[in-house]
Formats: sequence, structure tokens, C-alpha cells
Amino acid sequence: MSKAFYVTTPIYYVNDVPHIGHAYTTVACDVLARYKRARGYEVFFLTGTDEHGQKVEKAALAQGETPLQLADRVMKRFQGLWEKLNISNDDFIRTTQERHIHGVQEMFELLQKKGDIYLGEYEDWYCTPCETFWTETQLLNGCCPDCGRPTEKLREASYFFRMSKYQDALLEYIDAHPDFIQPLSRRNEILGFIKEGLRDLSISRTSFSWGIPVPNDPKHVVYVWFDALTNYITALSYPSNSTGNFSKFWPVDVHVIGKDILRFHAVYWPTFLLAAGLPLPKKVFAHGWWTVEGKKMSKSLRNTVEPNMLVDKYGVDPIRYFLLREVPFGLDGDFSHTGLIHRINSDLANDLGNLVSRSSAMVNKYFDGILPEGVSDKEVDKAFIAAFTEALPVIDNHICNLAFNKALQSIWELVTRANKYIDERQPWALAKDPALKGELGAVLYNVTEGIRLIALLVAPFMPETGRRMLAIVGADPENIMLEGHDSFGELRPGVTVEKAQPLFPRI
RNA sequence: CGCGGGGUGGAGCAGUCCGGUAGCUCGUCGGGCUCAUAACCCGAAGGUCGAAGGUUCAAAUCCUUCCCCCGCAACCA
Repeated sequence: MSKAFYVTTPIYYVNDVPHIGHAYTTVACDVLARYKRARGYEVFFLTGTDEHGQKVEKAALAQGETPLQLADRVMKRFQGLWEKLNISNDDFIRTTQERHIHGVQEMFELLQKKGDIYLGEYEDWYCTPCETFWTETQLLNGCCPDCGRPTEKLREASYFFRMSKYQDALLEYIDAHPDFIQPLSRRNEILGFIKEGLRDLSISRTSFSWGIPVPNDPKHVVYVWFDALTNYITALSYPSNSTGNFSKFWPVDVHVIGKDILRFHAVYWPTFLLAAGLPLPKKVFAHGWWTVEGKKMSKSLRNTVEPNMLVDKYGVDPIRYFLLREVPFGLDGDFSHTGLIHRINSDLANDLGNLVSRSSAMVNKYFDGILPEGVSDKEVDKAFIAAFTEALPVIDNHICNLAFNKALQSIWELVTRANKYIDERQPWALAKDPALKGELGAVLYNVTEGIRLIALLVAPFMPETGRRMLAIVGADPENIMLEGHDSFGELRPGVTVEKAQPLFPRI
């Protein structure tokens, strides 16, 4: 029986078009998914779109289309971007799909039967012209932040979820699972929030209609988070187990999210699950935000970074690499073109690309491109090989902890190590003495085999590059499994090593 | 007392939770090599870790006070 691994992105709201932040989350999940697959896990990697709500309803109206037409349009942009970024998601859920609607309604009814959902009254500031409720903090001088007109306090009937009832159970869970909320600073934040006391949560609205109807009371639609969060299980066919996915993949291994939606994932969602009697997520990881050229990214500044353009300009793999290398996952970082170009030139072209160029060139120059035997028990050689053996568990640990930048750092230590090894052994000097042909062969074998292992490690981050590297060293570019293929010395002497064109041209 | 993030060699950052030789990348300077995408390898200079006080055998790290910088309508990872 194979090991299962379930990872999710948030579902992205179709009121917005994809930008660098969406790409960031999704690429991170993709790397995790690809790595776990390479380690022999059966992976379910889910992403999708959140398509309901008042904002979508209004935006659609303003553009003279139905909400679903709008959702269709924007959803395709997300899917298109994921294709372009080489995202290997196993499913794509839309909250307008029947499977989701059905699951949400079932969950709603279940909690209602248990007495955890009750009908009450919701009170907030209402802007009549805009037909919109605002919370106290959203108001601008007591007026509607949209139109600037005065608001009034208004009540509407609403279903409430007894979140308060699960406060203690949630605290206990967080306490018993130190890794549940990450990074640690976020965990403390959430603990603080819960300890201030959880209030019951309004989970339905009557002021708009673009949403999932509340069972047996269609005046109400299910409000945002109850609808959206449930996607993580409706995609597994909840409440049925018809696909076998629910029992196989739930509870999820990690929900990867942006720090802004942590509360919903670390408080609301777990309490819903507690009420439904379902296991809680093993981990919720909130990553940081990107600023752009030192400034906060926002629509009004019109400085949002458009990922499609970046990919066209720099290539998929460099972008994927940059996003995960530049900043520790969990902290904020800055996106700048000079920073990106710098990474590409220095890490990708100079270190990695040049390593592959110089190595493959030498195998061609000294051995006509046929990989020589690799037997040598000199200390330098053994030390070089040992570096790989030692690095593998370290890298594994970093990736499993979503410390992508550290993982890449460790992988690059191997790249540097290989460049250094070449200088230590000076193959060009060995080549001058025919008696040292065997030693020369061993050195080039070791370097080439090192590149094979680096290729496998790099592949989850940069799938195209990984494949190209494998092809260059004469390995099967389609076999990117690490498990069972990560010991030094697997590459067979006699295979053809091609003289590589530069992997990454300098910019 | 609004909230949050931050102040570590020239630049950008890690380290701070769990005190114990201050680390990484880039830049600069010097050297080596010539297989390679003017790439690679080695070495050096450069920091009283925002300030003050406290705890301690020992503090960038813990405690207290203070100063400075950035962000804070909505949208949004």
C-alpha cells in the first residue's frame, strides 16, 4: 500500500485576475507535490476557484454578464496560468460545481441536525444604495467605503454556526499538535485570537443570491467561508467516499495559504470539521507576501506583477526558482527585476548551467561523449561522493518543512561542491598524461553522476531543467523518481553524454 | 499607550522561539585555473548585531525602557 499525500492551495477568488501571489502559492504546492511523488507517495494536489459571493455578482452585473459567465472567463485564466507554470495539480475544483454544492449542503444539514447551526439575526452597517453590509472597521467615517454615502445599522436573518462551542476543543488540538499552524509566530497569533473568545459565526446571507442555497430555506445563501473552505473535502467527493479519495487523503497533509487567510483556515475551518466529526488538517502553513520593487502590491498602484509576462520574458523555470529561492517561505519578500536577473545569472547560468556545460564538454572532449568507468578510491573522490549522501536527508527535511529556500540552498551547495571538485581534480591536467586516463574517467564519471542527482533534486522546482539535465547525462529524462534512484553510482558507464548547450543564457 | 513588520560588515538577508567562537548571497580587493555561458576555485578586508539598563559565568538571542524606518480604505497569495 503506497503512502498518500494531500496538499492544497486556497481556491482563488474569481473577482481578481491571477498575479504573482497566486503563482507563488501554487508553485510552492507544486514543488511539494512533485517532490513527494518522486519520493514514492501517491499525491493528491488540489487547486481551484472560489466563484460565489456578492462581489462576483456585482462585477458580473456591471459587465453585463451572468456571474457564471464571469467565473468561467476568469477561471480559465487561472487554469491557463497553471498550465504555463507547469503546475501538476491532480484536480481543479470550482465552487459552482455540482459535487461541491452538494457537499456543502450536506455539511450544512449535518451541522444543523446536530444543533450547531441555528437561525438568528445578523446586525451590521448597511449601505442601502449599494445593498451591502459593512463591518464597523470597514466604514470610512461612518460611511460606505464604496460610495461614500451614510450607512445605517440593520439586521437581517442569518444562520449562525456555534463556533464558540468548539473553542476549547480547538485549543486542545493546537496544543497537542505543535506543528499544526506554521510558522510559529502565526501559531501564537492564532492562539491569542482564540483566547480572546470565539463568537458564533454568521454563515448565511439574504442580501444577495449568488451562492449556494441554504437547504430548505432558499432565501439564504451560504456565506463565503463555509462555502469556500469546504472545497477541501468536496473535492475528495465528501460526503461520499465513492472515489475512495476521502478515506485515502483526508485529513490533508498541508493547506498552503497566504498569511491573510490564516484565521479562516486555523480557526473557522477546524471548528467546522470538529462539528462535523471529521479529523482536522495535519498542517496549515501561512506564507508571506511579496512587495514589488520595494512597494506594497496593489491594484491602485497598478504594480501587480503579471506572471504570464514574466514567464514569457524569463522562462518558467527561472521564475519558479526565483519565487522559492529568494525568500524564506513564511516571511515577506520583495520581487524586483534586478533581483530576478541577478539570481538567473549567478545561480542558474554561472553555477548550475556552467557546471553542466563544462562537465559535458570534457566528457566529449576526452571521451568522445561516452561516459567512462568511475572507479577511484582517493580521498578527494570519496569526500565528493559523501557530500551527496549527506545532503539528501537534509534536503528532504527542508522540503517536508516547506523550507524551500533552505532546500535550494542545500542543493546549490552540491552544485558549488561539484564545481569545486572539478577544480580540485583538474581533469584538463589529468588529460595530458595518458597513464592517468583511468583517473580522469573516474573524475568525469563522478561529476556526471553528481549532475544526475542534482537534476533529480532540481526537478521538482524546475521540471524542464531537470529533464534537460537528465537527458544530457544520458539518463532517462522521463524517470524523475528519487526514491530508489538517489544513491550515487547508478548512472551506467557507456551511455552517451551530449555536449550541452547553455541551460540558462546569461541576461 | 492603535495594529503589524523591521533596524546584524557597502547592499540584501539568515541566526533571536531552545542564550555559548557572528553566518550566507552579492559587491570590493588580491590570487589561482584555462574544461566551461568573461563562467569556475581559493584568500582577504569590512560588523561595539538601533540605544540604554537589567538577568547570567556567558546575550544579536531572555527581561525593561526608549529611538528610528516601513505599511495599514478596498481588492488580494
